[in-house]
Amino acid sequence: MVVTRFAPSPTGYLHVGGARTALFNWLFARRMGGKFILRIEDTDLKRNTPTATRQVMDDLRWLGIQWDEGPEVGGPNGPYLQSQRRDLYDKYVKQLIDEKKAYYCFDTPEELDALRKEAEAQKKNFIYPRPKDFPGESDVEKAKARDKPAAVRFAMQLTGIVVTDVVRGEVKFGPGEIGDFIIQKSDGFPTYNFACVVDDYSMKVTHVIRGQEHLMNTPGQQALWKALGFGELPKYAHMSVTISETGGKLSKRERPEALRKIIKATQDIDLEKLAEVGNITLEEVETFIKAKTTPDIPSIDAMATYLGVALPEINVVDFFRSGYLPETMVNFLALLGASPGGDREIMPLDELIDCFDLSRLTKANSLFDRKKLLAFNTEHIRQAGGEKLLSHFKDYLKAVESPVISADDKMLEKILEICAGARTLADIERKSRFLFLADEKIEYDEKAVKKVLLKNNGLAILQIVRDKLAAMEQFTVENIENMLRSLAEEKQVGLGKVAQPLRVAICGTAVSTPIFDSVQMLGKENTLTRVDITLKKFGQSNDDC
RNA sequence: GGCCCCAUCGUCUAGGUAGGUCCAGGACACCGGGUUUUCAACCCGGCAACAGGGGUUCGAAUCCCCUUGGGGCUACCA
Repeated sequence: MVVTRFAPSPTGYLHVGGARTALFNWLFARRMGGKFILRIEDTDLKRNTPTATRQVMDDLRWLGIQWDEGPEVGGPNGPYLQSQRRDLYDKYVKQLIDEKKAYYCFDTPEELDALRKEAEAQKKNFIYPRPKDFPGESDVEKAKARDKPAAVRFAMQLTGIVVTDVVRGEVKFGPGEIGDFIIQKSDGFPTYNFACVVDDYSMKVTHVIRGQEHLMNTPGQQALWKALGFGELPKYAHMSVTISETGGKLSKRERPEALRKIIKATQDIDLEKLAEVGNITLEEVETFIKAKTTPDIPSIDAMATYLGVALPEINVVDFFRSGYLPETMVNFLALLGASPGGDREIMPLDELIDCFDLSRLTKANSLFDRKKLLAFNTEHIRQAGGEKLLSHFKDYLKAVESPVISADDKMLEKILEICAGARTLADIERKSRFLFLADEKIEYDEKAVKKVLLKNNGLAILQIVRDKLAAMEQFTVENIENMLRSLAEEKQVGLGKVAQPLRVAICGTAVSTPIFDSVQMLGKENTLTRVDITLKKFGQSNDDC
C-alpha cells in the first residue's frame, strides 16, 4: 500500500509552498488508495511556536486535506510528534554508535565555523574530518565535565551514491562529497536528517514527495537508511520549488519585507501609533524598519491593516482572509509544477485526484502567479453554487469579523446571487457591508463624493431621486428600477448619472451591489435617512461647484 | 567558492520518454473593440515562446555536448 506523509516543522502558519507539498502527497495517496500521514517535526526547540501545530492542522483542514494518521486522529505508528519519539531515536543512535557507524564529536560552533571558512578559502567543499578512532563513553564524560557540547555524527559511506528520483531520474553524488553529518544534537534531540529516516521507516512510508530543497539531503538519508538496516528504500520524488514574483523561493519573510518597503516609501507615518496598533515598542518598529528585526505575524498584519495596505498573501490563512475559496487553492496548487496534460485547468477535486500522477510533475521551478489564482477563484466562486458558497462566505465573514455576519441566510443568499461574477469573497463583503452599518456610520469616500455628488448636478439629482423614492408606495426592485430609468430618460442622461449619486449616498462609496437591489434591500426608511444625511452634509459645498 | 537541479509566449503549461502530423496548442496577464447602473463578470479580436552555439539525422522544440541564465543546498534549521 502507498503511504505518503507531510512533515512540517511547527514554526508558524502553513504557507502555500508547504500546502502544495502536503497536497501532492495527499492527492497521490488518494489516487493510489493509500494512506496519508501528518507528522510534526518539532525537534528544534528554539524555532517551535506553541500555536503552530494547531494552525497548520486548521489550515490543512480548511483546504480539505485530511490525514489518515497523525495528531488528533492517531494511528498505529504514533506518536506523531517527533518530540515524543525520543526513545526511538536514542535506540537507533545507540545502535549506530555500537556498530561504529556513528561517533561522538565535541566541537564548538566557533571551531566548526573556522573549519568551514578554511575550506571555503581553499575553494573546497567542507567535509568534517572524521577521527581515526571514535571517542568512547569516557571521552563523553570528560567533554561534559569541561562543558563541551557532545553531538553524534554519522560516519557517512565513502563510496558514491546514486539517488533514484521519480521526477529527476538518477542523480549521482561522488565519493566523499557528503560529509559526516550530525544525527543527534548536543541537546539530545535528533536532527531532521536522522529523525526523518527513522520515522519514514517506522511509519512505513513508501513515497517521499517533497521539495527540491531536500534533494541534497537524500544521499545522506539514503546512506543512513542502509546503515540502519532498514531494507528497501522508499521512492523519492523531489518536486520543483515555487518561486515568488520577487525571485527566489517563496518565503514567509515576504510579508514583513513588503510591509517594510511600504513603510519606508511612505511619508508622514506616525511610528508611535504604528507601534501601538502592532502591539510592539517604538524601538521595535525602528529596528524593524532598519531590517534588523521582524515582529510577529499578528503585529505585521495589524500594522498593515492600520496603514490600509494589502500585503502579498503567503500563508494559507492569508488567502482565506483575502477571500479565496479552498477549492481554488487546491485546484491552483495542484496544477503548479504539475499538469494533467492537455488543456484541463479548472477541475473539481475528484478529477484532480483522478488525474494526479507523479510522472506529470514538472522539473522546472514555477512562479506563483496571483493574477491567475484570482481568475481561478472567480471561476470557482461561480461554480461553487448556493449552499457551498454560502457556507464559505459565512466562514469568511466570521474570520474577518464583518458586520455582514449579522444577516440571515436568506439575505446572504440574495447578496451572493446579485454579486455573481465577483472575484473574491472579500469583494462581496466590501460591496455589501454598507447594508449592515448604522445610517450615521456611513463613511464617505472622498473621491466618490467629489466625482459623483459635487459634479454634474449630482446633489440636485439626488434631491429629485429622494423625493421620488419618498413618494413610492411599493418599494420593490422593479419600481425602483423603473423610476431611475425614466428619470434618466427624462433628463436625457445615462442611468449612471442618476444612479451613482444615490449609490454614494447610501454606501458612501462608488462601488456596491447593483443599485436597484441595494436600495430595495436597505429599505425605504434607511435609504431616505441616508440620502438626507448626505444632502445635509454636502449641501453647502455644492454652491461653489 | 563547492555540489546539485532546471531551461517552450510576460506567467502557468501542452508537445519531449517512442525525432517528421508543431511556421508550436490552451489558460492567465496584456492590448483593441463590444456589452454595462458602479466594481466585477461576460462576448469578439489581437500580441506573444522552443535561451545561444555546436553536433547527430534526410529531418530536432524533441537526442548529445558546450556556453549563458535561473533556482536549490552548502547549520548541533527543517
